[in-house]
Amino acid sequence: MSALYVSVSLSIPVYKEFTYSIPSDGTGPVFPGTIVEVDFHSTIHLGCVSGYAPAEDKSYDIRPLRSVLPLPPLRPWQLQLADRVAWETFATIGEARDLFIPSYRPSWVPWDGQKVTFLENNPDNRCPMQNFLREAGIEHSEEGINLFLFREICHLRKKDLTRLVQAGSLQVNRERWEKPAERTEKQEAQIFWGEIRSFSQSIPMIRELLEPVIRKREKALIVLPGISAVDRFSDLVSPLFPGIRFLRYDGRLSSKERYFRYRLVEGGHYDVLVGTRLALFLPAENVDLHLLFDPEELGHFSDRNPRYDSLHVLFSRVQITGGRMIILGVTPNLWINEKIQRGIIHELSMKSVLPRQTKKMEQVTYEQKKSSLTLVAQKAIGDNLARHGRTIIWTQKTGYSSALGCADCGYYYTCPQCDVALRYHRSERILTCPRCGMTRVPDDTCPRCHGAWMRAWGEGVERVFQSVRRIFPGVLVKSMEADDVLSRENVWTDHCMILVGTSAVLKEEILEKASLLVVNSFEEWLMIPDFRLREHLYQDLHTAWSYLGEKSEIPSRFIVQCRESYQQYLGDFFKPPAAWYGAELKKRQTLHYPPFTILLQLIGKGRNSEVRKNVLMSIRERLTSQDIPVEGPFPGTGLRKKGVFSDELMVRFSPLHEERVYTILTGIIESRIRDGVSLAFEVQQ
DNA sequence: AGCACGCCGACT
DNA sequence: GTCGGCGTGCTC
Repeated sequence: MSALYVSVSLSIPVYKEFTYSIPSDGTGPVFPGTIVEVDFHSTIHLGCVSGYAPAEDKSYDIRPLRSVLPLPPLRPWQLQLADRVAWETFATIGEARDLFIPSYRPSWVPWDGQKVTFLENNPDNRCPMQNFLREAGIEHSEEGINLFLFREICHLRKKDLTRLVQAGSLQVNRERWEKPAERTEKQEAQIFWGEIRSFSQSIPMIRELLEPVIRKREKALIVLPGISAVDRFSDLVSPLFPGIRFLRYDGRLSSKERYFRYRLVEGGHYDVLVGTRLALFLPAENVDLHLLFDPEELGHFSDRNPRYDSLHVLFSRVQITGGRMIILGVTPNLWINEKIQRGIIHELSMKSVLPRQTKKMEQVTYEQKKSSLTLVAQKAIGDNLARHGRTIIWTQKTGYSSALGCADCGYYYTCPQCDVALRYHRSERILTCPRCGMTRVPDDTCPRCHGAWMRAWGEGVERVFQSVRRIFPGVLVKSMEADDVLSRENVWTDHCMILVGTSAVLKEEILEKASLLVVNSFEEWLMIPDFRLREHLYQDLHTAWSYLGEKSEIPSRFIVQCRESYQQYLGDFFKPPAAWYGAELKKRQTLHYPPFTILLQLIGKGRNSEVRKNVLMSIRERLTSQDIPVEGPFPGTGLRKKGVFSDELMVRFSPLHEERVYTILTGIIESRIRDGVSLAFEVQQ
């Protein structure tokens, strides 16, 4: 029965597992999911056991496991979920499993891995500790509680513990993990979409959702897009449920505190788990309600290693574990809508759902733009100012204008690497490439015809900002470009009345206090060559529409400035989600775009372009021979290029073939670093 | 990813 | 003479 060898996954960018032997001196039971410490290339790594391995391959010396850690082993649902995360993100299995493994300090080992139970005979010593436990919301049970947890809660020192054990008040036993039994019955997953208008207004809805869960003494997991949302949630929701154990989990916790809460979750000592995307990987079993807020927020997307996002992970998770999942947001995205249309996601019906809004969109069209703001918009801003209302002007581009060109010959600056027009920033008098970030100083005269007059084309935030200041002298106008966390909270302080900005201004905190939104040049959005653009624009418009004026006394207005010839497209964007997405999905289907096809960009980075192309071409050849269609590489087409030292392939496949493509592709590349070329994946689904 | 091994330039 | 730069390759 006792196998000698196990294969272990490690969190390294190599698509392979490594074989280790089980030491003969009995380390404790080892089975799939067990967390082990291994020697690897002269360093120590944490790994996760995948299973027993045959030992016939002796082409290298197999090293023994260094130790079996006293961590709870990953459960089958976690291993399964890790696989799906890996398939979706093209990370290695080890990297995906690493999300579930807490960072662990060897100094915890002497305390960990043991269980404490009270003995009957010495009641005196029990009282203070039982008070501590009661305060922490832990009931004493027959099985005992983890010693690491116990020590942290009761502030025990080693000396005190030995004394208590010797006095016979406590009993300490080894924590034993058993190989989990195969699950037979599978619980059904139910997934819902619910529309909210703003976070603070969704509180009655959250209350209605949580109440029955808490009454049934079931557990809830709430995933929010960032730490500020976690704090807001805690402030507003936990007072509604006194006596209920809310457990916060996010990146601000120290590693010890994280492990402490990991153990609390593992022992089931909580009612409502509230956290950022990191909380998705905690060992929370038997969760009845999974709640996810604002799926489009950036905080849900991981920017490194397994580049997962909360929505997909939670979706996969409930399909494995079962339970209810509720997605709450302002506007459903295309992915959610497609699932609604297929009946996989249902629309939430509740008592506390808010009635649809009655805001109206006003169109202003023009043939040729003479000024940034049309007369209608100018008048609206003036009226709004008169009523002490705040105005937001939403512009598509950063910088002063989209391009700097010659009025005589029409020459304009482009990026030599990326083939796109450089953006002109007038205050700094520099040109930047919006794609690769390259900067240069413009010439005094046109480089082609030496004409003296350069003209700025299109409108960026900076240009709109200046013309607004000219039109409304004496009014404080601010501009905002990137996601500036500092200014986000206090944008409206110091009597600022007009804000000009890119999509960075479309935040709940900013929009709710304004009463007029002017969308600058609607047609400029339609020029961007990105298949997801229409979806993003639709979402941005509706999110803005929803937040606008929610905390303003004055009735709000929403004005879209649009060139007359593009007006026909405008109306579509103000249709309700079901109608708009229906048409958009048809388009996507005929063009073989997500969600009907998964698009995988395989990006090769390396200094040597010869080697880089060879690596990509050989991958392409081998994929094609397995009937997986590949496009590219794109050496010259500036549009797809990411930088000077990279090329890429585009792979398209059906969502049904996710696992197959993962297996084949990772089998081909083996490691994400080959011959000095590093490979990266970007998945759009 | 780390880390070793290895091959070239600037120093006690 | 050596120390250390990082380019290349491998990890059970």
